[in-house]
Amino acid sequence: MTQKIIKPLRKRMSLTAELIEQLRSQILSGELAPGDKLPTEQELVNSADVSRTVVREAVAALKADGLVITRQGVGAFVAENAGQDSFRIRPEELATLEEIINVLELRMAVEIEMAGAAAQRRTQSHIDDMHAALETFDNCIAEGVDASGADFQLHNAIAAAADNPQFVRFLNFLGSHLIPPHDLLMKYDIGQPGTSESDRQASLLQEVQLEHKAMVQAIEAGDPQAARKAARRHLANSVERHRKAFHMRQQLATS
Amino acid sequence: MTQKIIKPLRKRMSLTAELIEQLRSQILSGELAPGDKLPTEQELVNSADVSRTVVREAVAALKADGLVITRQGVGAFVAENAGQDSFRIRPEELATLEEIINVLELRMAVEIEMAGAAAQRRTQSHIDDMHAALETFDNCIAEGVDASGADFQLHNAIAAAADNPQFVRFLNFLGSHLIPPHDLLMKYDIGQPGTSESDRQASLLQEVQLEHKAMVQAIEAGDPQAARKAARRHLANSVERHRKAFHMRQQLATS
DNA sequence: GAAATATATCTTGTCAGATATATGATGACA
DNA sequence: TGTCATCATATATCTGACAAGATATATTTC
Repeated sequence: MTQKIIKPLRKRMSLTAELIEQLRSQILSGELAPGDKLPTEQELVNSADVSRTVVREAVAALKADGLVITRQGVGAFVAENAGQDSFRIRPEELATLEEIINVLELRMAVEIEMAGAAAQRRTQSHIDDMHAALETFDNCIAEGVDASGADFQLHNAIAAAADNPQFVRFLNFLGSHLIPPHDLLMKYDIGQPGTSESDRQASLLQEVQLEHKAMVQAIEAGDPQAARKAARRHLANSVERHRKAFHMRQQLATS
Repeated sequence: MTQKIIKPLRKRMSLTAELIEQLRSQILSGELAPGDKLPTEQELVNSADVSRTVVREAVAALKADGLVITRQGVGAFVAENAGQDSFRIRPEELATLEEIINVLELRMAVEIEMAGAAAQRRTQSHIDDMHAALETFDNCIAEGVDASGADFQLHNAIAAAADNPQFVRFLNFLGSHLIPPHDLLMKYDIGQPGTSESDRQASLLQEVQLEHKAMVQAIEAGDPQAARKAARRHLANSVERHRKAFHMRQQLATS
């Protein structure tokens, strides 16, 4: 079962990608400050020992990223607000647990405030949706099937009640970069009914569901402060689950 | 004073930029769905009537944007999570007050949580920085000069204490898209000493400073809950100032 | 006939050389 | 001194070619 782990095998990036990476890091590190002139295409061709095509594609990519601007006949320059044009998280920036938790804190901040806003703006229709999601979650626990769908459903109902599309957009963005801890925890536990592992998992879900109900109750009552408090507790536990999942994954990778 | 406004004057974009624009809109509109294969370079060359250089640079830009991926010998494809790779706010999305407030709420969420984190993680050095910023702010009020620099200084000290670079990155990103209300309010009021306007402005700054001191006090005391509460009050007022500034700008624009 | 192998062909990746165009500096000239 | 033509330089674009990966097709081999 100790399957041979293939070595890192950093598959050779394309020349263009390599050049992009070099230039980007020089810009982000401040080695090339905003306003500085990049080497001319010819100089880059010589120093990187690649063709002009590669250089031009790399510069075009950085230009699309908003990191540099070019002026015909003059040269290429580091943009004044380099990198502030868009907020992005690169997968390679999520290598350590600390980095992941930093992003989770960001998500937590927004989710908490979203719960508060939902408490102030929810309509009856939103509340109905939340209750439906809670019920689905309950059923999933009882039947021992994956409940992440119901979790998502509840999340969406709250997001809709908050009535701020920027919240939704940002959380969707973050969500696409974070591995939901459910995926890791549930995959290995569900499907073994009767085992103590499965029982433990069920009770954990029960706990999660209690957190959910506290949130919905506060939102329904129109109490933003209580909603934020409930959301904070729920999310703090979620971070904890992420932490465990990360360690689990590390163990699997090194065993 | 009604300076002649120059007409749009659509400066001719580069061929590459035009091609990027076309492809991007086709992707974002869903005309080219995730997983779809883009036309081959040769087809693009023919249909757009440009050289392969232009096509390759355009594709390289989209690749950098995370909208497409290419596989040598196979083709270029629309990325699965096209557009979810980065979070960006286009200036044209901040036209109405409602849209601005949505973004401000996002910022508020992060700033509040950042204040809470700062209360948990601050060191003496951070506290010293905050006090220095407060003092500078006091001096600015006394001398009647622009205090936005001191405001920024305090903000940075808190951000540093929170010890989460993602907070800083995200707030910097948002900050570059939002016009600080100080700029609008102070510009027109400062510099007219003795007037009632100036007096009112000074008392407003005094109020702001009181909010600042409450935040720093809570952070210094290591009380996250109090820090968040103080930050919330401060930021809620800040949103209010934004609201006023927006109306002021609208008035100026239509007068 | 089926499987393994070789080939053809299509696509992207890279290279080299050339022309076109925008910009800034230089120097002639009034 | 100020204006303008000229020139050098750098990016923008075009063209043609070859390399390398991927896939379909033909060929060989058993």
